[in-house]
This record gives sequence, C-alpha cells and structure tokens, in this order.
Amino acid sequence: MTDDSKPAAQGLNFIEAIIEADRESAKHGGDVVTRFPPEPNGWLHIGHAKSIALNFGLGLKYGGRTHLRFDDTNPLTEEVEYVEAIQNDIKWLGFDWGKHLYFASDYFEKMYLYGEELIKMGKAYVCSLSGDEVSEYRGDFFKPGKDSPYRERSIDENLQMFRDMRAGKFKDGAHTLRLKIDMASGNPTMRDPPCYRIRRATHHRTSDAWCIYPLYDYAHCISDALENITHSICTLEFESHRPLYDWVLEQLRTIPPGAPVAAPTGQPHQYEFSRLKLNYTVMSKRKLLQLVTEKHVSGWEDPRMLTLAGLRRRGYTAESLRAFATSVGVTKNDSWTDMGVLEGAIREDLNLRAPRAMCVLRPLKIVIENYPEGEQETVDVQNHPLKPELGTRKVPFGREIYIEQEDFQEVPPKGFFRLQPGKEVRLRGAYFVKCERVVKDADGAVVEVRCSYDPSTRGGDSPDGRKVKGTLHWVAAATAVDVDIRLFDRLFSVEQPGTDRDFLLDLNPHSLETLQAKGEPMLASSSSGQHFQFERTGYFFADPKDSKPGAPVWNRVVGLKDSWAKEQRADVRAVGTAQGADVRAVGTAQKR
RNA sequence: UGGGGAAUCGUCUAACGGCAGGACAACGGAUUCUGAUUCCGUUUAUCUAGGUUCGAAUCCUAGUUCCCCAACCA
Repeated sequence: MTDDSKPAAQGLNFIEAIIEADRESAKHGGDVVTRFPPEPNGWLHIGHAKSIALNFGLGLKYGGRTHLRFDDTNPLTEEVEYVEAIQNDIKWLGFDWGKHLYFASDYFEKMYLYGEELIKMGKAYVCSLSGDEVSEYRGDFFKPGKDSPYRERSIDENLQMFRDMRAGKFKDGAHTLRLKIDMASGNPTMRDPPCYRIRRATHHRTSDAWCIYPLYDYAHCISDALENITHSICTLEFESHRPLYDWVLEQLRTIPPGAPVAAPTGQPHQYEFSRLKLNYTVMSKRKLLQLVTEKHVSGWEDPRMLTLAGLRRRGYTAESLRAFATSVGVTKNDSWTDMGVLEGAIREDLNLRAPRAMCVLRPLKIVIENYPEGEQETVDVQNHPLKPELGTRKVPFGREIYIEQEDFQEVPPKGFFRLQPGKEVRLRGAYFVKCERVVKDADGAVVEVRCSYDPSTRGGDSPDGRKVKGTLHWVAAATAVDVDIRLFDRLFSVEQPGTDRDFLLDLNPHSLETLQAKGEPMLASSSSGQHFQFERTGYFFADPKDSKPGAPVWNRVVGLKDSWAKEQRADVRAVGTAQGADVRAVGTAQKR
C-alpha cells in the first residue's frame, strides 16, 4: 500500500521519531514492543481505534510486536462479556496480537510479592486511614499533604499486616498499601499513592482467589516491565503519572538477587499522545454506558453508536476506520476532529467497493402514457461505473415506475435540472422521458406525473445526439420490492454535547428515521453484510443483525455528497440575510 | 495560588536555524448516463511582545490562552 513515487509526505509522528532515535542508539536492543491495554469494562469505540492502530501499527512498521493486555485490576466494573467483545473488535479491525494475549491479573502473584519487597525496602507501608481521611491528608493543589500517622510503621508490622490483608483478615477498605514517596510533592500523584486496596469482589478471571487488588499506577508499569514492553503509549491525562510509573520500576530494579521475586527485566518508557475527540458525539465509556443502560440507543451495537461494534453494524469497513485513524495523526495537541473526516473515510472506501443499485426512498409514481400497456422489458444497467469488469445486470422496466419525490418539481427553482413540466430527463440505463402533465389530489398535492418516452433512446442515449441535464434513478412499479431502510443521522445535534448541560439534552431526536422504499428486485435477495451504493442517495449496508433471508434491512452508512442540496441551503440563507441587508455595501468597491 | 502539558490555514497535520508544505473543508472551473466520482485551479495559518541571528514557526526572555491532575477508577 505504500507509494514511493509520491513526494515525501513525510514527517514521522513524534512517537515514530522517538522510536527511530531509539533504534539508532540501539536502546532496548533495537526492539519495539508495544501494547494495547484496555480495561474490560465497556466496548471499544472509535477513539480506541486510534490507539489500536497506533500501537499495532508501530509493532508492524518496526518489525516488533504488540501485546493485547487486559488491564483487569478492578473486578467491580469488569466482565468477560467485554473481554470477548474487545478481542472480537480488534480482530475485525484487522490486527493480530498472535500469542501475546495477557491479563494484568496474570501478574497478581508477582505484584503482591513486589509489594512485600517494597515494604522490605522501606518504600511502602500499610495505611489505616479511612478513604475520607486519606483525601483530607492528601492536601490539594495549593496545600501540601500531611504524612499519614501510619507512615512510620515498622517493616515487620507492615509485612505482617500486608500478609493479613491478603489473608482476608480485615474488612474491605480497612487498610491500603501505600507507596512512601512525598506527601509534599507538587504532583498529587506522588503523594504516597495507594497501590493495594481490600475489596472482596469476584474477579472474572481469578474468581475469589484475591481480596486485595492492585491499583492502576502500580499494576500498569509492572505489567509493562514484565512483558518487556519498550514503548508504553497512553493518552495525555496520564502524563502526570509518568513520574510514578518511573519511580515504581526504579525501586523494583533494586531488588537484590536471591529475593523471593526477581526484579522485572524490562525498562519500558511511557509516552503520551492526545486522545481522539470527534464532534457531534461522546467518547467517554461512562456516557456510552449510560446511553446503553438508559436505552437511548438499542445497545452497544446500535448503528448510531461510535463503538467499533456499532460502526461495523452500520456498515463501516475496517479499512476505512484504519485509514481514518491514520489520517487524524498523532500529536500532543488538544484537538477536535470533524465528523466529516470519518464520513469521508467511509465514502472513499465504499465508492470503490460498493456495487450500485437503484432504490427509491420516497416514491412518486410516473406513468409513461405512450408506453404500451401490459408490456414489460428489461434494460441493462452497469453494476459499477468505475469497474466495468463487474458487468451489467438486467433491470425490469415498464409503463409505471417510481422516481424520487424530490426529483420532480412542478415549479422548479433556478438551476433545477431534474423532472419538470415540459422537460426531458434520462432514466438511468433506460429511456429519456418528458413530463407531459401532473395529476393532483383534492388538496392540490401531486400524486402522479404523466410522461411520454422516446423509444429511440433505449439504453439512455439519443440517436440524434440531444442531451439531457438530469439522470434519475428509478424502479419499475410492477416488479418493485418493498425495502426496509434506516436513515441515521448524528446521535447528537450539537458539536460538543454536554458542554454546559447534561449531554442527554443534546441528543438528536431525529437520529433515526425508518422508511419503506421501493427497490429493484435484486435487493430482496441480497444477503446481510452486503454493501451497495443506492445511486444518487448514499451507501447502504444490509444489517447483519436485523436482516432476514429474503428481507434485508438496509442501514444508510453515509449519504453521498450532495452539492445541489448544499446550494439550495445556501440560497435559503442568502435570501434570509438579503432581506436585512444594507445598501451601503455597494460603497465598498472604492477600497484600494 | 501547586505540578504537568499544548499553542501553525476554518479543521487536522508537516517543517527541528534556510522558499511555511500536505490532507480535509470552502470556493471556482473541466469531465460525467449518479448535482456522485475524477481532474484542474483559488482563498486562508506560525498565540503576543521583545531579543539573538545574514536569516526564527524553530533558539532566548517575558507574557497570554487552552488542556490534564486533588477515586481505595483506568
């Protein structure tokens, strides 16, 4: 997929630059080992895709490897359901951890022994302050913390108590093991952080083997070191945790030979990049979970959700997501990516991938008066104009057909070149038709348009060389199949949901519209998981969950770009502002 | 009145003392049996103020703005 003929678009991202410098200096023996460390407490979303693509991409690019490690140190929120879903999503995205599947819980025994060693070194102590007291003693940003009264417990007592913690001799929350660092540090993370808490909860892997569990800051760096991770890449909010990450490993490296547990071999370094922020959506797992549990969406796999599962079901391809992840770049800038970039990525992919079909979303009946009654024929239509090798298909045509309601205007606006009284358009792959008259109901609404056709234009070209401006998609009424369609819009109606109020208030009430359309017969037999471009309307995907054999349900992945619609909107705006406009504007011509 | 980060077209991102480049968006045009795609073109940026230098987005000084940190969450 690389194109060396392109002029250097280069510029490594800053992590690649670090890695290349490290390889240059033979740091880590030139190895590159990264890891993707999800906590199994929710489904993966588009933001994770950026991290996955980064970590696995680096492993691939530099001939190293990437581990999948579940960061499962909090049994209260973690479940196997998530472990499975996460693996599923990563594989679907196209990445492979090979045999390198790990769990932080695999290291619980070692982590515990490291705790004992830290106690023996005088670097950790059992603290018996309550949660409230701990935060009180911690101070705040401007006020240094105070030492815990338990800070100077003897090594023997600490060791005994830590063992008793493990043995289940204390109530939940009665004690913690804390690292002895510096209660006056300007960085709150370094104010004697707890590294073990007592918590009787069944763990999804270790069951009830443990009643104490390590905390993130302690567990993560140790896991990285045990796996010989070289570049431990995380998001910006962990930046202030890096001194602690380094501190723990530094202590552990001093474990003497012959101790019950050997010092970890790896010397990983943590690097931080900015997480993906996309407008018109929310990314936090807490909010996504809330959308699911409060049933604002149908589940983690709702096609409007920007979870990987939701996007997959919506019809996004793994390729498009990987391309998107690459296109947003990797920096430490706090930035917002426009949803349009994601939509562009899937359009670009599907434009090449998806065969074309015709489907009329909001039908308007056309009767071709000079077409023989009772007669029917088939016309050949290209399956993919960009790929002639995909051939053509037979599409039935007849006297009565449907076109899109918006493709006819009795009183057309300026620039409209679709069907209108007295004018001729092309029905794709079929004939030129001309609007002769309009049939209205009692209220004056157009219910049917009467046309004539030119039999000599069969196939869509006129022998006399006359041109038409418009080409419409259509479906023959007699053979049309009813098609279930779901049109999705952005889940939220504002760029940054929840900025100054509850994010749920920013939900877009029109994010889902279902309708029954008229499609060409082929669409009834399409199998789930298939993509089409419905010509002139958008890219659609047969929903893998809701489709039944012979009755696919079509998700609109994304609409086609529509510069006509955009122009119309611009005209509306222009008219709106012109009314209030001031004539003085004429005078600006004198400038310069 | 702490600690840690970040500031480049509208957006995202390059440039590492030597012509501020690319992508997306926008706008204009060409082609088109999809008002799609494709192609061509145009507009738009170095947070501010000083300094060093032949030369500063880049180095120095001072300032401004924004983000993160006060779970026994990750």
